[in-house]
Amino acid sequence: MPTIQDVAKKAGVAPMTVSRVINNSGYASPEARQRVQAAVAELGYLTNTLARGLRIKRSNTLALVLSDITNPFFTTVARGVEDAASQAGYTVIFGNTDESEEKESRYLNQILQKQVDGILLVPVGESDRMVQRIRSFGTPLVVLDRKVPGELVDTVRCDSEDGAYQLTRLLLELGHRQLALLAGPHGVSVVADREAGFRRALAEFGGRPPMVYFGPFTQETGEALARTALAVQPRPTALVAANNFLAIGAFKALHDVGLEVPDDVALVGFDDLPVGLLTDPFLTAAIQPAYEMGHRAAELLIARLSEPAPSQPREIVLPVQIVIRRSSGVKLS
Amino acid sequence: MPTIQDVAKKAGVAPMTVSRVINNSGYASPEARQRVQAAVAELGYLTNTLARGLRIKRSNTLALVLSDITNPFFTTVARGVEDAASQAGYTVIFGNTDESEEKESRYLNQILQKQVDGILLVPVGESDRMVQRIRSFGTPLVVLDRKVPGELVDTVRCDSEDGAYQLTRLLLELGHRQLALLAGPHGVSVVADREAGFRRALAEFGGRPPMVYFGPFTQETGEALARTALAVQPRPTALVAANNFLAIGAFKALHDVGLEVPDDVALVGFDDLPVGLLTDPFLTAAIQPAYEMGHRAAELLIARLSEPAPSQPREIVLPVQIVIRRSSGVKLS
DNA sequence: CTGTTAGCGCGTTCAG
DNA sequence: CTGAACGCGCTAACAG
Repeated sequence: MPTIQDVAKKAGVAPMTVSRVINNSGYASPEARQRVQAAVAELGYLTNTLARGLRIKRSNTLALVLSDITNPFFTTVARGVEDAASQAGYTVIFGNTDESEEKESRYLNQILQKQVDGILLVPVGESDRMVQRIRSFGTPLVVLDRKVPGELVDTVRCDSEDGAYQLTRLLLELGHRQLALLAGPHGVSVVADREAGFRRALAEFGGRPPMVYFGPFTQETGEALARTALAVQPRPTALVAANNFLAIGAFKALHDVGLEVPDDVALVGFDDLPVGLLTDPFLTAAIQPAYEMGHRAAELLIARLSEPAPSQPREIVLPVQIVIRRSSGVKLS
Repeated sequence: MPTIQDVAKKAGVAPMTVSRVINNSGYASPEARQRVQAAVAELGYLTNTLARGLRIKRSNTLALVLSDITNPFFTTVARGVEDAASQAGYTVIFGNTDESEEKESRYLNQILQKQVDGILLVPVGESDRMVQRIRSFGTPLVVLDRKVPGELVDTVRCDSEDGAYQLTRLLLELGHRQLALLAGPHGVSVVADREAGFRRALAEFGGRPPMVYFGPFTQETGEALARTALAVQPRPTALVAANNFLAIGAFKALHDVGLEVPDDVALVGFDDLPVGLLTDPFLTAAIQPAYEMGHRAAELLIARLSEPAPSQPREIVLPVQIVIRRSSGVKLS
């Protein structure tokens, strides 16, 4: 691989001149420019960004740490991040935590060592340890999707509370009074928010004490929790799933038990499959703008990078969109 | 951010000793070790991998360039890559080409500049220009999912020809004689392979000249191609879609035209939705082992990195699995 | 407009 | 077993 020195030699100028031409910084006579560009082309020279990064202390790299890229929601977030980053000349490295604090911590160390310019993080736990660590290292951070307790930090997330509220309200307005929430894992802020929205709607309508079930965001859990919920007497007439996997598990459980959706039990959920992969959209859901979330977060992070002094942390809360489909039992025209 | 010098000063040793302790290279007296480790912990020191990379000429970074991470197939591939990479201590940067040669080329340049240790590429076009360029730069490369014409290069892909052959054969054995293939875009090797498998099965059974339609791997295209195919007389009794998006588009078209699957027209396809996101698996399909593909490819690449001399290129062809479900019209017990 | 000097943080080399 | 000198490839700061 040719270096800047090789180019300089071939062009008969100093390395510094080559640098100036390449980066369009400072002056260079048209003819020097010519010769440098010719030499660059001839040698197929590419600047070594490791060396440059060491010197200028910027790697033009962002890191994206999320729980599992395989979850369509996060896939779409990742795509949004990548688009925004690449447009601004940044490259992104990604890692999956699988909701494990240990993996999260390993990744973050690796990433800090790589001198990334900024980090996009979907934090695992309730603690702000990692956020503190990143901050002490001085690397700009945007928290994605979740809230971090007691920390003032840039955050981009969706309005989970409102989503759950609207879904629940929809069911209540349809006449349901016995509802159950399949909430997700303890210790994740979106779960707490969705529970809060659920309870708020219920409180407004008075009615029975709410039933709430917790467990990991998996299909198996959805199935198990739904079975548990359906065993209660009087049986719930509607289920709210706080996540797409939980919703699908719940649907399976209902199907297996011989209950029809929505005639016997109504079902609503969060998120969805990627557009275009559904032959027959069925689930009434609060759809989060995943792509926009990733895109906005990356934009915010990139904006931070060129701020001289760190300014006030921002919290961007994106609205969710309630999409009404058959599973809720609403009459569709 | 503390440097190795800060640690050295605090520990009362030379930077070199710190380096030796950190990297477990060379000797260091137990007590020096102690002091260094204490200083490292106290300062929260992390080694600057840019500087190290510049020196040792390795970045411990892999690049993954694919068409669109949003496609569940590639999402899963990416997860396989990431798992293998992270286990071996590598970090991965990714980029989407959207099947555009220009984006592909931009990314690859960016990536080469970053001095990645190796590249995993789902190549866009039929040309081997990019492969040549990467090779001339000396960065190890593994081609994923597709073949590159006339190039000897490490490749990990699935047996598309066989998958299409088996799907087609299944339909023929069910008695179908009027088949159409929704093939995908020209210039992608998997499309050519699937067409070849389709034709091979047809040739074995004699029968009508095959109908083959081309277009991008999108749902809209699937819909349009299916409509075109269904307009032909005599009307095809079975459709083979070379991709999940095409299959879904075809299904929509059939539905809209009022044809039942599989009673009026049978439908088979490639790939699927992620496991766990299907409430009601329906499509008979040739499932590619996406995760394994990514994992194996990354492993192969990593193995190459520690080979002293580049050895014979390998081509790993993974078998596809035919999953028979209702859409084919096979009697299921 | 251009070249020289110096140093980013680290690891290799070679003396102690 | 440990340290000093040097250089990886690049650019900021300063001459000229």
